[in-house]
Amino acid sequence: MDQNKIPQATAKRLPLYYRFLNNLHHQGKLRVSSKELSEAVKVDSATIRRDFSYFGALGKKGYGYNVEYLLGFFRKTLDQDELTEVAIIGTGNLGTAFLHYNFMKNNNTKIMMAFDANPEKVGKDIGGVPIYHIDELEEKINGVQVAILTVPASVAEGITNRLVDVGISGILNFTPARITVPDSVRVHHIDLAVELQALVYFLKHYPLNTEE
Amino acid sequence: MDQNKIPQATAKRLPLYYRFLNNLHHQGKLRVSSKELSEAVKVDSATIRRDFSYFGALGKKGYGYNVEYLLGFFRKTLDQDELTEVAIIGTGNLGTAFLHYNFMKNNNTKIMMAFDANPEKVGKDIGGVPIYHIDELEEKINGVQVAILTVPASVAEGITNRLVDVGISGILNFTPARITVPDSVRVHHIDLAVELQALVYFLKHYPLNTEE
DNA sequence: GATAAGTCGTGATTAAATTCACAATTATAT
DNA sequence: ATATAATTGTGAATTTAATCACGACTTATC
Repeated sequence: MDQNKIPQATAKRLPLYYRFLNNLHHQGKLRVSSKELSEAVKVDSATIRRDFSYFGALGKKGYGYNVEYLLGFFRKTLDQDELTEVAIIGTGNLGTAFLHYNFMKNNNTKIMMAFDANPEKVGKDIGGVPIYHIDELEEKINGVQVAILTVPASVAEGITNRLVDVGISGILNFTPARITVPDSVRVHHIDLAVELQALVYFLKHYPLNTEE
Repeated sequence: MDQNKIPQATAKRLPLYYRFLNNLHHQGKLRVSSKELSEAVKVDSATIRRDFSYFGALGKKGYGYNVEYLLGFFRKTLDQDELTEVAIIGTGNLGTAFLHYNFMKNNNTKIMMAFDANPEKVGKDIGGVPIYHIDELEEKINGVQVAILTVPASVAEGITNRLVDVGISGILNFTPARITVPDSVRVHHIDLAVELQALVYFLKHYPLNTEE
């Protein structure tokens, strides 16, 4: 709650580290070096050491990092034990993909409910998550802190306003609309079309080594 | 093909600018200032001016930017007229979401085909895109430059190797696996679980203004 | 033990991106 | 015409992130 000194770039990599440490732990590995981890997560080893160092001296010189210790440390740091409740708004293919994704494996987040405007979907549940009608948003969403917005762009702004009014803390916005929220709400945009176009642009303008 | 001087951060924002300029054009707007655009795309206005300036002096002082001119310029710059062929690997919910997304509206990319291991899906088509069996990958994928990888993590590495062998240029990887490719292939990772966890981490550790 | 090999943590450096701030120019109003 | 307001383009400053490079320490080997 106080670690405001951790760079944002580092914070974004933490969940990635956490997942790979989990993998290593399941594989029975006891120790890992920044070099090994670097190859697995595709992040420079000096960057990994720097990232870890913001949390203190977690490793041992000449040895590396103890997987179990590091994992336990990150579990605490990423608040793995404190649950964040999530709602999916819009159960099209993208929303449904989230519902099937088993987030609880590595995460401190739980998808509690989903909303949709289609009466045929309402009342059913997907992967154990109940689907309510979007009209019931205000009534049902109590306690949810994060919304994953997977609705058509045309209704994104209206639903965002309702989420804000109901006191949501964060929104993961998958719609192409750039939604407007008060400063008290954090929004991360993931724009699939932009990601694809950006990749294409890089391919055309930033040639890579062609010898293998 | 030669504009290697454009910062990567700028390149990533270009598709976003392009889409919003398109919106403005459809709304009949003739001019736009960096300030207006800033509010729409949520990027600082000085950053927008700086981004545009890499392409020369596109605006007029005291006036702003001519929407039609700017749009035409970006169309050329983003190679809107030169088509990049795309394949979807894995037609689960996420892959299907892409198939339904009408990329052709703003884009220079076309989804030509999809692959899946499930015989029930093979032979059908979704949104006009044919679905082939994954065993036919090598035979069918000719001419495709970009693959969108939406398969289970367990098969990600194997399929990646086949894509590399077949000469793919870019991969948009939605699996949690950090795939390994030769330097000649560009990979962008979009890791949905990491995005969600990072948002949660920011909410807990980087408090926002709570007064509205 | 003594020596060699491995690895961290970090000061210093470099690179990349953002933001400030203002002269120059254009548009608009009177 | 003239004055006022708007807005760009960019040099300079700042901020943020990545990388280099090495001393200090640990482990493994003989």
